[in-house]
Amino acid sequence: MLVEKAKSRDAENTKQAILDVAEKLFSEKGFSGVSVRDISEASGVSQSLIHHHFGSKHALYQEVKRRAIERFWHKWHARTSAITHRPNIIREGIETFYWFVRDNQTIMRLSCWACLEGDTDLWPGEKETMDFLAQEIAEAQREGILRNDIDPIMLTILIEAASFFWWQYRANLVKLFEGSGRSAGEIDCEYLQTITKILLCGVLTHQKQTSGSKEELH
Amino acid sequence: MLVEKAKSRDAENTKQAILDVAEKLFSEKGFSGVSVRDISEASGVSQSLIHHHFGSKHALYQEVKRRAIERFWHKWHARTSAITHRPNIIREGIETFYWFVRDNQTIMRLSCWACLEGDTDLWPGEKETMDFLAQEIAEAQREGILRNDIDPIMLTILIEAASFFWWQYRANLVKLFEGSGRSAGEIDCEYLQTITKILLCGVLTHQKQTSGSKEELH
DNA sequence: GTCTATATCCAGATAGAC
DNA sequence: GTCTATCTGGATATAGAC
Repeated sequence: MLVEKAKSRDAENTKQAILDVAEKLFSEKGFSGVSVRDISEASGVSQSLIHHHFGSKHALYQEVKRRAIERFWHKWHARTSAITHRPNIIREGIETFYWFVRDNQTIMRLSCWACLEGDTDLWPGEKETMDFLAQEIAEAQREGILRNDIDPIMLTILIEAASFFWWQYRANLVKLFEGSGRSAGEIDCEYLQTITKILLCGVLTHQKQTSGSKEELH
Repeated sequence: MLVEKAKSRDAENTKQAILDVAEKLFSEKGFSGVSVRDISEASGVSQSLIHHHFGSKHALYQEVKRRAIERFWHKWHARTSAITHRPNIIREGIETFYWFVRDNQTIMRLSCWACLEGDTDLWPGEKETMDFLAQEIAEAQREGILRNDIDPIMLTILIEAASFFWWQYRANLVKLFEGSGRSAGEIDCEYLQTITKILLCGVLTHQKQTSGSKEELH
């Protein structure tokens, strides 16, 4: 049998190399900010080979996003499996989500670009990611640990919002604490503690709350 | 004296027309997604005149952002002046911010693109916008209405996060409620009610909280 | 102050050799 | 499967007439 020249005539390898580089660049500069030439030069693969494998720049972009979401979902699933259960599900959910977002900036940025670009139809793993927390919350409500006049999905969104927003605008936000002598890392932790405290207990003083209350506030 | 040909030889008018069109397009597609030719065609002003007035595409972009932030700050200042004061500052602050973000999508998108593009040095009015709410919160803490173990700026960031995130990802988020028979507008209102409830009172049942408590949670 | 014409470069995509 | 060479259009920016 013939031995392959072993140069790099490995289509799958080449495709993955292209995808890795494309993911990095698209995440940094968005779709319009990156040219196929950029990807070609950064990956050492010729332009035409990129077109050969993916058809067009747009199709490559879609594949980058698809793959990233898939990886995200797998990582999230693995991480959340380790969460111990009630009664601390909320605290752990917030912490897990918060650090997970920090550790997955690439896909967070991809998702943000995609949102601005009007891409709303994708995210096969997005719903599942949300549902995992939402189901745990619903269970905690049934057990009476959490007030049951709150939609679990709404609460999940708020947790996601608190984490996403911080890491998205972190460079700007830490500037608001200039002069306080705290490092950015310390502020990260303090923000997490604060949102946990507020989500769990609220901000009002003298708050007396009954389980499953249905009274309107004020 | 000579009468101007009145054609459109009004530099200031022309510049504003260019800025208006550029703001709309940059907000929709981001810096790299818009060409000077696009702006030229949409505004009816020749490409070279755009360069004449602003020097470069990048300088035009900067001016668009500068002007938008300035307008945002003036509008926010006008709107918040109407806020009645304690004890409902948090509730009103959240509602004001929430609807304000909805009504200013253009600048929200500009700010989001700018963030992704790594633009962190601008935003002359941003700090002031935050500080307004933070100062009211601090005052409410002094009056004993709000627990005083929370940094006012942190709370302001969380309020901002809850609003920004919703309007930023709204098209995706409403899909999570498909099948519930609620319209998008109803979900908008319900989300606002939910975050208000949570921020004010927290999510735990059986919560007994003392004013200015310094106990650690769990 | 505003235009037309154009220079120069780079984009995405394809042809065809190996 | 991968490359070099190239097509065609569009990008930013400038020159110079009016």
